Amino acid sequence: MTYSIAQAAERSGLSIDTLRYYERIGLVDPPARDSGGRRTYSDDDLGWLAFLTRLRTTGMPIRMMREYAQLRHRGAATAGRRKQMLFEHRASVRARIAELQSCLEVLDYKITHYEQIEHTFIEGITA
Amino acid sequence: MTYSIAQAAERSGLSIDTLRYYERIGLVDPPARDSGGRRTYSDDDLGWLAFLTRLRTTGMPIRMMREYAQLRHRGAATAGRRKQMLFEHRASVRARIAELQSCLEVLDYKITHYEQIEHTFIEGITA
DNA sequence: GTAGGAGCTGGAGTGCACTCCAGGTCAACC
DNA sequence: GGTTGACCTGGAGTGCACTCCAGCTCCTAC
Repeated sequence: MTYSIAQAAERSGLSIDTLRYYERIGLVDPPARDSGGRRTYSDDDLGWLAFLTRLRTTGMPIRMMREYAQLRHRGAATAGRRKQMLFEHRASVRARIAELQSCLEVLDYKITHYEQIEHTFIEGITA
Repeated sequence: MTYSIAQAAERSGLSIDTLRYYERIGLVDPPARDSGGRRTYSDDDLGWLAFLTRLRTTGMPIRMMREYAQLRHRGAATAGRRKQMLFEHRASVRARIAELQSCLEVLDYKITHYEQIEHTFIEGITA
């Protein structure tokens, strides 16, 4: 099964421009081309794009994704290095989640605080 | 208690340049000045900065923080609007956490996958 | 055979959030 | 009274990750 760039964009959630941009900067291998010179993405290509978007969602910078892509390109010998990268990245994602959760507590507190103000305000009116 | 810009930077975790930048764009009110024209931050100023950095950490864009700052400036009458903003923002932070957690699962899976490759590799060598 | 639509290229432009700089002031210490 | 160091201003520059554009080529459908 192959996909046009528009289909690849739709399935990956990236824009057509972003797909070409990722190719330019070496994040994805140049896909095959049809007889007219148009890109045809394979299922493998889409799988890689799906993984990339996960890394992106978790805040991995492009230069690190590129490093990962280059290691991947060099084959099984680099599996250890890649695993190490994911391992470290996972730790940073966990830290990020913890950070967000701690901020959530502050938000909860603030929102509660506003509710108290509202109650006071209403009491002030009805009193 | 008042603080120089360097002290405010240290306590807020923002850079001196960022403090001045935030002031320029209306995120923070211009602090008091000493006799020499230097900024002197109050505890209240630092409290607001601490809250701002929470909002920033949770990914609130500056234009939204500015909107919040402007509402805050207009006093108690805008408390409802502000609470609503925080409420919506909290929802987006929760969604973001959920998104990260779902990506974590993918990372876990990938890392496990690499561990399997390593085991296979070792077996391949020792076999 | 031509009009329309998808895709192509190289390169320029955008938005965000800072970050840096030159050239100056001011207070304090030696 | 001169040097040092912190701070001041307005404005320019940076890095990231796209996003847009002009001008072109193909294929398809009428």
